Amino acid sequence: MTLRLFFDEIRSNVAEICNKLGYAPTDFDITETSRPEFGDASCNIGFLLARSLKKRPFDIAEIISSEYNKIKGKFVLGVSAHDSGYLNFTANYSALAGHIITDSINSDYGKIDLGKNSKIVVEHTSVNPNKALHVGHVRNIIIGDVVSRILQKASYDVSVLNYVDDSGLQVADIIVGFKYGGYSDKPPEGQKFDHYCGDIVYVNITERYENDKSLAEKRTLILKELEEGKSDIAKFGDAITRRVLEEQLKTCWRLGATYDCLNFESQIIQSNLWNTIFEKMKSMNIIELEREGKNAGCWIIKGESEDDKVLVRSNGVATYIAKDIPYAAWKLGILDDPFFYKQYAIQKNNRILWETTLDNKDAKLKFSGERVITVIDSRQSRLQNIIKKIMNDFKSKENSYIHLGYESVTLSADTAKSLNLDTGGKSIQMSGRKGIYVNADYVLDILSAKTYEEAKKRNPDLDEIRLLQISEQVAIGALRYAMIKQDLDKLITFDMTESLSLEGDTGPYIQYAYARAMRILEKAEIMPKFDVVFDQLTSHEKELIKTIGKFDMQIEDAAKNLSPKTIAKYCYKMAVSFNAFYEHVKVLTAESESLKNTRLCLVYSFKETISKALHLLGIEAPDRM
RNA sequence: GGGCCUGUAGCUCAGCAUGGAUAGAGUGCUGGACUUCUAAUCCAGUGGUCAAGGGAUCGAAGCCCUUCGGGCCCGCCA
Repeated sequence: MTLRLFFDEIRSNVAEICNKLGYAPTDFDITETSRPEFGDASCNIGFLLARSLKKRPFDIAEIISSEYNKIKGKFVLGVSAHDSGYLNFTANYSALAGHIITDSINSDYGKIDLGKNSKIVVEHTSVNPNKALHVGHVRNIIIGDVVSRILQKASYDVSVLNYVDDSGLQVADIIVGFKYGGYSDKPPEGQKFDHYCGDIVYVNITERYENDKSLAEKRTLILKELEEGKSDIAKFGDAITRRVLEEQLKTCWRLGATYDCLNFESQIIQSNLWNTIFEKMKSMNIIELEREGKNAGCWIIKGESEDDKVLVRSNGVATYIAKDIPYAAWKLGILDDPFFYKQYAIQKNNRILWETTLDNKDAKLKFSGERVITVIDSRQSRLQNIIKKIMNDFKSKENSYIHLGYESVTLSADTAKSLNLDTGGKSIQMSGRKGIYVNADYVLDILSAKTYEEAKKRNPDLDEIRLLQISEQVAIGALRYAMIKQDLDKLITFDMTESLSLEGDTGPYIQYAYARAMRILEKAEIMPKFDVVFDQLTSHEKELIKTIGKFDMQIEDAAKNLSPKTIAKYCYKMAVSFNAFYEHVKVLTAESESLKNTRLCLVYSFKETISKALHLLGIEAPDRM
């Protein structure tokens, strides 16, 4: 068990005392203290009862404190009332530490049973397969990946989906480029195909539409063929998007993200799910046929506080948002599944990646869930809200469809300048179409190169392969952490120079703490013995134990609130606690063998826990760096 | 015009859901600590009318209202 033991014990004892004293039951909190001099936990019961008992919070705290001192309990060392009105508790670390330390070395330490093994779907990435991933996409991938890891740890049965919009306008653009724009479908030597499609073909063909109307007309025709899916153009489009997708996935995998299934939009269109959904919406009166006004003849969904939204045009053709509805319904398992599944790849972590097919010789599997989380940036909020409303009607349940939105990533003025854009000192929105972006692979390469130099300087004895491995891990740690540490509703202004910083509140800082711990364990040359009594602990050791003991509570918080940042903050807190311990408490040169063993237990427990926490962030920590 | 988000230290951000103790980090700047388990570290100092105003409360950075600043979205495009 964990620090929960301590909190739970206090909670039940305080409740019991209140009951004994005849106080009305209250919803009091047991929280961590705001400062160490107040002890380890505090209770606000004094404030809550002050009015009804007509007493000062302090007096109430004092009464409870004196009662509490009679029973004490296993994990509480001291209780006291503070002038402010709080009831404060000090933990009995020699009792707690043993539980926390021995538990922390179990492989499922931190696991909680929030999900009770229920099926949940997380969709993320879903980048149009006509370009390479840029840093904006990276935020989406990392948020989705981390959320799915957290949910898994919270005992949800998670399916991760990546939606491939292989029949949209953006794909049509590059097909125009290949078929009518004179671009070869072979990239120049040394350039990844996704980079070539995005950086050269897409950007240039979009620019050429301005002066070449016939080219722009071709695009409409090609879009139609892609949607119909039978022609040679459609087959060519399929081949191209699959080549781009393959390259995009390499970047995703490099970042440490993995998936369960790829869903192709073209197949959703061909499966005719739309008709089923359309009829269902009609019969449930979710949509209506507009008789008059600007939308006359269209099937619309009524806006509550916003304008009505057209789902089917007056010519009978469904709009863009309509394409998303069958997919959303499929994710929730509302429809009979028309798809079959075949293996696309086996990923690094041995997780099989499946893809949808319409070939009934392939396997039947299930990737839908009771709840669905769709990770898309908040510019899509309006459309996502419409889908959410429809899905909740279908399910007749709130919150079965969740749009996990986040603010986008913009480029700093300096970084924009490096792309030859003068923004007048302001940051700028990225745009694939206009070529305003920084590719993810590029950022990783630069970061990795810088880290390589650092690692080599510090570890002259390590060989080339090891150094490359370390620099790749640190580069990914730096980027992932930077994308996850702030709240989802904060805009990230990406600056190339700033992203190279490896100090302070960064991924590498945390990885470094792990490497330090590993070095101590390596040099100790013995496995610590865990059947020891943890007494005479210094404040740094207590702090470290306390932080280790909070892991499962942090996971609960993160899973309930779908807040990946919570785990990032926790990892940072762990590293800070360990670094303070490292600087102030000697392990290998401890005064006695038993003290050395006790401290080794702590170091071991730390490295076990931080690696599990970092794993939730998808960050690997090197043994040396 | 309507909708969503946001405003806390020079800069980047925690804290806000669930109000309560002297508002915290990182970075920057100033100084200090490597013959020591890796200084990608640690320690100290510096730095705040919590955008502004009002309200409810014993008590507000947090809740309610108003105003102001910033970002994004609002097509029978995708």
